[in-house]
Amino acid sequence: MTRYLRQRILRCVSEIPPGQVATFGDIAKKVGISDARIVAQAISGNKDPKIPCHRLVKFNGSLNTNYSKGDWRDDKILLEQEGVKFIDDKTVDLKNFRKNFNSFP
DNA sequence: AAAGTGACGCATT
DNA sequence: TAATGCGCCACTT
Repeated sequence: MTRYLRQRILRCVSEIPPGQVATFGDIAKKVGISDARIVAQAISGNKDPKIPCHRLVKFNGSLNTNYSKGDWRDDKILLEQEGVKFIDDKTVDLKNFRKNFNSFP
């Protein structure tokens, strides 16, 4: 299950449509786990460019220091290009751009 | 097998 | 409003 779990997480992340964001916790719940850190670990060190890790933000919408790219600025630029609005320099407008994750299947 | 670790979440101080 | 502390679960060594 372990590797599948990671694959599942990565898949969920890749399913986040452009212009929307999701929190680690959302993804976690979506795949049926209760710990956001698992999600963080799953995407950490991932070298698949198809995974839009920049659409993952913290629970409050703040960007994190992106360990893959450098820092949150890169993510901010990407997100802004996709249409996501920021309410703060490093905080996305979760209220309006958070993806609706229905309960996991 | 056990201990250490983390790109978090959340309540409380 | 910002900062601190604890919990949580699977992964890595």
